[in-house]
Amino acid sequence: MAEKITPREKDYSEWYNDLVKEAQLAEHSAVKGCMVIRPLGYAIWEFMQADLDRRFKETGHVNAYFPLFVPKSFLSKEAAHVEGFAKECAVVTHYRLKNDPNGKGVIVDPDAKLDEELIIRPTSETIIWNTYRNWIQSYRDLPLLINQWANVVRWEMRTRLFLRTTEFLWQEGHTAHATKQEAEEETKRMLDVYADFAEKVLCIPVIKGIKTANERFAGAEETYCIEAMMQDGKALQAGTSHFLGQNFAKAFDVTFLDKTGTREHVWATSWGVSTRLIGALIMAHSDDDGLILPPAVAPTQVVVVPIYRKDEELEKINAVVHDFVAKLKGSGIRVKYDDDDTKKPGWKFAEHELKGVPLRIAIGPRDLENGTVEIAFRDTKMKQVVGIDGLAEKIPALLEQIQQGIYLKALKFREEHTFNADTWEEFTSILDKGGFILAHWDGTSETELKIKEETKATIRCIPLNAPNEEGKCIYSGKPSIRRVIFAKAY
RNA sequence: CGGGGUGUGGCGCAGUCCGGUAGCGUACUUGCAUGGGGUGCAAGGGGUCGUGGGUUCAAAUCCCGCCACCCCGACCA
Repeated sequence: MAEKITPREKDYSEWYNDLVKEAQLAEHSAVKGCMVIRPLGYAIWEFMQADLDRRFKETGHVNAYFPLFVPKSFLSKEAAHVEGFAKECAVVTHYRLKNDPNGKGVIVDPDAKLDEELIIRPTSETIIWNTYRNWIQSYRDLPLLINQWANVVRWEMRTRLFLRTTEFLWQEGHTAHATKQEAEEETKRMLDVYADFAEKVLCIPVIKGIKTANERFAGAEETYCIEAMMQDGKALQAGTSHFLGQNFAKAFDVTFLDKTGTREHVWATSWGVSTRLIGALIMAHSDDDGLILPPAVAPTQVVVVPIYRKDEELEKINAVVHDFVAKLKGSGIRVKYDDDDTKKPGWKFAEHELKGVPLRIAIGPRDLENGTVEIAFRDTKMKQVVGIDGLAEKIPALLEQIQQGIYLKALKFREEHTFNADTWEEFTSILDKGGFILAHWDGTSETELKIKEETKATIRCIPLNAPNEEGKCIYSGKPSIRRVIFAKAY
């Protein structure tokens, strides 16, 4: 049917590229590594934003906006931070163009060189902490709980639509606290917000955990993350929440007087999710016919397709459908009546499947006679003919059922592709098949790096819920107290 | 940065080896038929062949340079 999309079995990577393009989620732009997010892709992002924004506000945060540019000197104030980001920064050196004296368009005006270069933010810790210095004087100014919706630029060598683009959209929360404990609680609170959002809204089961030192955010003392499994068994980091300690407070001299009049450095967190989540959504659920969207983020949740030959038939269908659609809209459902006369029903069926509309309802002359409609579920491909009486009232429950079903399917997939490995042979043979591997690790960066070199697998996280268990490192044989999750990752 | 590939109507491609008036599919426009899984027939519009130079009577095609993008790898919250 959707022969435009390479089947997953044949080439998972090609399938993903084809799907993003054919479903019109995004496309490559004229700028290398940067994508154009098309209306369908952007609408999904808007639903994600709306839900996350509500959750941020419910947990006491407010939004603000900081500059796109960061003075170069700011970036180097925190040693680990600059080390981590320096290699992928876009730099603004001039502020003016002029006509080429040779008549070939415009050139950079050499007289317009900036005294200090500006970095296009790869993340905003530095500019934000420089600002916080002036906002924080007293313990009464804390906690400071701010989120920013923004774009950032990281000059990656290799890009993939949504998963890793040079410019991407995200939110970054930056909070300041009076105590270490409070900042640690905030870090975990936001991790929980992300995990709940991923599972309830995106239907993507995630594992909450802590990153190893190798994978830690540049400038963080501890990085918490949620890790998701894609349909090819590879891991995708879906969100991170960092406990930054006093690193940025010290780098930017952000201090406050506590109740006893003692000057202290404040404690920090930062946390973020990005348009990468759209990639996660696609790779977690979709199939060879196209996108499969959880109803919670589907721009169109229900589409109604009329089937008719003559105008009189269409009029009769219209009468029935208008009533039905009005009821759905009344209960807040995003429904579209696709009565476009220039497309055939078969074309529409394929199109709406490609675009991931969760529920499709077809109604034709046969249905008018019988008082029925055909209802088709995008996620399971199930179709059935049901009576139209009372159907509108049942739709919210059906959508909820789809939402649940998509989550459970993804959860089942993850469970079926998660294995314990106790020997190196087991470990490598499971890796070939793909999936998460729970294995013992001796806790050293050397071992982790060697495993990565030999197998390309990395430690995705040390799960928060990992039970204590005596064991021996899969690689070095040294003692270990719990299993960690290994996988190949995006 | 290494390896591979591609630049030709909106999109996808053929044509390049072997130089000779730019073609196919799709999309678009119009008409008629059709309509329960990407509809059929007919007509029509649309292209500086990535770019700069060279060879030639003649270049999408041959030669040299440049640019861009994609894929694989190294790299990467």
